[in-house]
Amino acid sequence: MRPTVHDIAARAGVSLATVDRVLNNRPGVRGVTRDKVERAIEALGYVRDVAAANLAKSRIYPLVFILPEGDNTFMRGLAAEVEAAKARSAVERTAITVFSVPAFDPEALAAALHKARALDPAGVAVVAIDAPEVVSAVDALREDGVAVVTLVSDLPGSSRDHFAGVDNVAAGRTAGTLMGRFLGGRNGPVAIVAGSMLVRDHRDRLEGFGAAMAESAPGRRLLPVVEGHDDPAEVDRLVSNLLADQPELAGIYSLGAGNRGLIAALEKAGREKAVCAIAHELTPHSRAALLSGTLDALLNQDGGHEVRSAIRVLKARADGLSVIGAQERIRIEIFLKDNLPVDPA
Amino acid sequence: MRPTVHDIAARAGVSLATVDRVLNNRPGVRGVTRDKVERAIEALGYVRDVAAANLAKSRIYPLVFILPEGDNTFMRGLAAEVEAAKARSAVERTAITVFSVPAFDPEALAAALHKARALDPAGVAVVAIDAPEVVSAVDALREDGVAVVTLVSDLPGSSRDHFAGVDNVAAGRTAGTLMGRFLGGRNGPVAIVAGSMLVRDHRDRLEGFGAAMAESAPGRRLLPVVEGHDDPAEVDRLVSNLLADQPELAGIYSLGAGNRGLIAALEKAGREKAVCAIAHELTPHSRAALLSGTLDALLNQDGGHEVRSAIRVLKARADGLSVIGAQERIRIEIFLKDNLPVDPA
DNA sequence: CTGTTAGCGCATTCAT
DNA sequence: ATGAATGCGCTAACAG
Repeated sequence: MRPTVHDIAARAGVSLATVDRVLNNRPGVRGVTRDKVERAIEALGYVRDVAAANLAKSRIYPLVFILPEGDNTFMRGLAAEVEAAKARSAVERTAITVFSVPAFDPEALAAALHKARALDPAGVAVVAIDAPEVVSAVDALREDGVAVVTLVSDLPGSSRDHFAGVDNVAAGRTAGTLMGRFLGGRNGPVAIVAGSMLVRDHRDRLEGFGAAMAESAPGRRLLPVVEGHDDPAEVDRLVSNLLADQPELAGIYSLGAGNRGLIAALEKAGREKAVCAIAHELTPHSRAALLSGTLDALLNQDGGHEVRSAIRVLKARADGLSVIGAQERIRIEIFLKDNLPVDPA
Repeated sequence: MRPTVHDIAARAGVSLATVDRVLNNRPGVRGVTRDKVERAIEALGYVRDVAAANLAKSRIYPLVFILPEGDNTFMRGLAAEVEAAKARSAVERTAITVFSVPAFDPEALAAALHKARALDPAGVAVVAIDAPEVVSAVDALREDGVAVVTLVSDLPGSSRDHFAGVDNVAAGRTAGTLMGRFLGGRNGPVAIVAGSMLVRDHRDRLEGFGAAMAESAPGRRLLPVVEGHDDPAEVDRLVSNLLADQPELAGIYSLGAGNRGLIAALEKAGREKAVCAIAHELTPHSRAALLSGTLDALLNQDGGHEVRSAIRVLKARADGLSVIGAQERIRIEIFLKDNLPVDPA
């Protein structure tokens, strides 16, 4: 049987309350007494039963999620995952509030972070935008003792506790290597479509892609990056122009969202086989395009995993605990038509 | 505040004990009483607090893991993950026993399953071998009310509750598509090295690989499968012979373990760049070979995830509960040198 | 058949 | 500075 607070109390010759004070290092215990208790804890190899502790505390974790608006399918999926987590609130002892903010708008995001702060939550998860006002809003939360996790897009300059997302430089590099090897005999340049250079994850992917292409397909010409703001219609327009201007186009890397526009443009032009296309995020559209062959490969981050991980980390940090590292590492997934997960994502 | 058993008792006008009987559908409650209670549960939208229930029960879950012996790195990693889970036993309320059995030995495995049965555990996780005596040993456990999860290699003919592993036909197919696209201008045949056709996962991978190669590289010659029994030395020997016999060899797919042998043979022959090599399972050796370019791609299943998933499912089944489906689906991971996880696997 | 009571391991008043 | 008592939500003896 594993030791309990009673065992410690008995061994140290003190009461439960004193043991509790030491365990949660609360004030009001003499040094000698504290020592006695700590020795008992050590000797018995005590580990606190978190479930029982939470039960006694009737602990609930008020959490705030801040997500971008817009009809970007990945972000909508992420929002759905947060709703799913909300549905599990009772059993997970969480109370989740969601704030939606305009995409790519640093001021709005900073304002939302301050609004979150007013709620005095245990933790905040936020899809970050790399801007000074956002950094200071995050730092303000941290100074209030609120745990902060960045989601999908990181904020390296800030004091956030954790980033629940993928290494986007590595993701871009992966796309670059795949592109280089898949191009095969095709000649012609490769195009890059981004969402916005304002978010860290897109900048990182671009950097990685360029580096890997230089290695796996040296001398291959890369066209200047175009920004589609993760908007399907805008991406459609941009890619259609690209296809018209570049009859020799060999490949296209879409490192942001707006896959529907990319796919539509390729298929309208009848160039879906001729152009090697690599994109990000598994959605019903991108899945179908992968199966039909319009897309050649898809990189993905599991939004559900990211949300669940963010919650685990937030709860743990709120309690001052550590977490299983390996379980919180978000993988860069590569999907071909053959290894798609069974469920629609 | 969410409703508790007290609320139900009050609303239904019965005692706590009766509520408990209904909740855990234990006998000894009149139909009308049961109805009253059930209506109250429904009306209040009650959901049981599992943590509190486990606390009250002082529930622990005696679990048995049955793993193959041998110095197969993947299996050793799996064993390490089980040890890690054992270290978390206190907080996860599990009591894990591990049985090691000779690899590829159906009788030994069946015997171990019967030995496990004698321990009357709540659940058993087993790396299965596809043989009749194993099927009936598993079925016997299930009839005793013991939850059974197959790990890594499935046992489709049995009554196991769940398979914690990947779709190996799809894994083989993924390897086939990758091989077809990576071969590029190379001519010559492609070789296949298996562990043993006795285990289901190897048979499945072979099937998938053949199918995908026929699509992505039609007409490409496949050499007859050789079996290396997941033994590095034997694989080294087999592959060295293969390389000597086939000076034009374009690719090699290793669908079992024994990567060290594969890598050594390729490098000894100086053919590591000329031959496109795809293998399974991320280990320190395969990771290094991927980074050096000896291996071109690696398929992986996350052993840690599989073990943790098996435990979650076993506990849930032991309690007659369901699980979050998406969280228990094991992905077929594709690794290139660029998207390797940071930690050594 | 149904109800009472006493914990599970811990946190938290309120006394002393 | 320390201790006794009570309760978190649930289960399990034991009574009726």
